[in-house]
Amino acid sequence: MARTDDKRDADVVAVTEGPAAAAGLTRPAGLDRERILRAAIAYIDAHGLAALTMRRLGAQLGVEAMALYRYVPGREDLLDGVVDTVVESLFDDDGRPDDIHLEHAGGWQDYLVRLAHGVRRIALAHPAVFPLVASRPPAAPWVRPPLRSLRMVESFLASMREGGFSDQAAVAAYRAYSSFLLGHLLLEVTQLGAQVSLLDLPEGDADAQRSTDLGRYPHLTDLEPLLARDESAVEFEESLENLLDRLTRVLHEARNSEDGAVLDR
Amino acid sequence: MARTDDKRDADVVAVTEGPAAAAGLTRPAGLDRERILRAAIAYIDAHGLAALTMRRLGAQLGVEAMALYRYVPGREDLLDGVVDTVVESLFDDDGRPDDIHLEHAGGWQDYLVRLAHGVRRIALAHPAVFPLVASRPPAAPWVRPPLRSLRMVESFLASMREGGFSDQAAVAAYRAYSSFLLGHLLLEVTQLGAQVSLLDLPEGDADAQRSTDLGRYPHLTDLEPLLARDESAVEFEESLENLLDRLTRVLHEARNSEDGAVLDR
DNA sequence: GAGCGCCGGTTTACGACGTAAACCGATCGG
DNA sequence: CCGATCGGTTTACGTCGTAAACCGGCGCTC
Repeated sequence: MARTDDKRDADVVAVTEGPAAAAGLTRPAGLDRERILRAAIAYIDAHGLAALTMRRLGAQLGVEAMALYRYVPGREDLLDGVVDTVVESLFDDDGRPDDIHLEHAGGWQDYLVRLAHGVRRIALAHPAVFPLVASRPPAAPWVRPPLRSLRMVESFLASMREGGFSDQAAVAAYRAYSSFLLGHLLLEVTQLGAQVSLLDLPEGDADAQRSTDLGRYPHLTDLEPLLARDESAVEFEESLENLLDRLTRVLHEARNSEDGAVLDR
Repeated sequence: MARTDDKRDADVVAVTEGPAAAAGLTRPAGLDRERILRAAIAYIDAHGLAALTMRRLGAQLGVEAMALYRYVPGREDLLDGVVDTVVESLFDDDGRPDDIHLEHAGGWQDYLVRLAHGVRRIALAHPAVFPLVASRPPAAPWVRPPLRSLRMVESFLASMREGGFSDQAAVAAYRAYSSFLLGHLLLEVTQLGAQVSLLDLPEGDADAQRSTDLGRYPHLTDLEPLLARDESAVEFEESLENLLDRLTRVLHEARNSEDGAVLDR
């Protein structure tokens, strides 16, 4: 790893030295899970996820690495926290014009558009974190495609059902929608400066969270059997077909009217 | 050539003597970039990318870790090699029914379908490797969305142009197609057992490969200015709109005829 | 043959990493 | 006053990627 750590981390400075409560930039002390998570997000945004180490994060907060373990079980769980924080910001930080938590105010189409823009916003705000959003939620790993925020899935399903979709159709819609949304953003974020890679499944232990509070998500538990089915093959074929139709249409349009405006820009 | 070494076999084995020697599974010796890459792929498929370490890979081949550095500059470059190998297998390993390298035999639609299936095949065959396929190619990092195999991009562009697409339309088609394809597969692969994460950008050094042999890709170099433009925002809106149309259509169809077959299954 | 250089592999070493465990100075309830 | 508890530090272990030194044997050239 000698080559990758050539970061320009000169600014981190070890204010840790001695009783240097010289009111430096790094906070004096007073750790806090909240503060740690925020610092982690900031650090990832700034230097990429691979650059985030317990030691460096500690330094960033003017503290020794091991101090973090008082508030966070380990690196993996810290990342969990980071993802949750970022994704939940969709619902929390209000004041945004295109905010979500109006829920299904203007019909499901409107909701879907707002949701898409909201998710895209956080994706672009935290590109380096976003890939983790498309990972299996510990509490309901059977959701396909995987989406970290169950709150979001629940909200989605509620909207669709209320909009008149049957159970089947609602789930199919979830598949198509999330597949498009996450897929697109995953890619957009990738080209924005970070390489995606992947860790192997932690698995084996995660029994604690398994059947916890998903009672708060009635629609989700309700539709579990449908959501758990693996329809990616069909979905794939359908989307592909749809895309080809779209392309063909564009080609012909461009051929007839020579201005060629619709898709090409 | 079949002979590994003309010396007494016992001696050769004894050289690598150690705990693993008696196992017999580990190859005796005779390193080779080819062999290393294959072993790496196999290992990643079996244990996930995070589990692949130089030491372990060495052990797998019955050799000390440092021996690998004779054939591979480092871990990062090894991964590069892995990706390339996997993705190039699309063109090489013939005999497949839906193989690509017939190129544009049956028109561009047919080509696109075959390509999609081919890529999906390798994605499912090496889920743990696939995310790296959607990373920036060292030689042409400006391609958007990023796709590792320039050969594939080139082939794609050729097909579209030959199919009557204008330059603009061809690039737009590339965007829509790769965005759909990679996005979808990225997600499908994710739910297949591995967490996606991301490494930070190596950048800074990769000057060597920069302007190498992309003379072999005329279409690609030709369309560089178009390919380099960041149209993700428009693309995003268009796809979203298209998706909503699709959903609305499905909803209405299901409402009229009560069988509800098209999208829900 | 005798020497020698290269080639392919091993050994050793260093500075990161995550984290278990022991440690210590405050602060505080009895 | 006195232990206990809290917040943070120190020390330590095993693993990582890899630079550098090392070394046995094959094929050259004299």
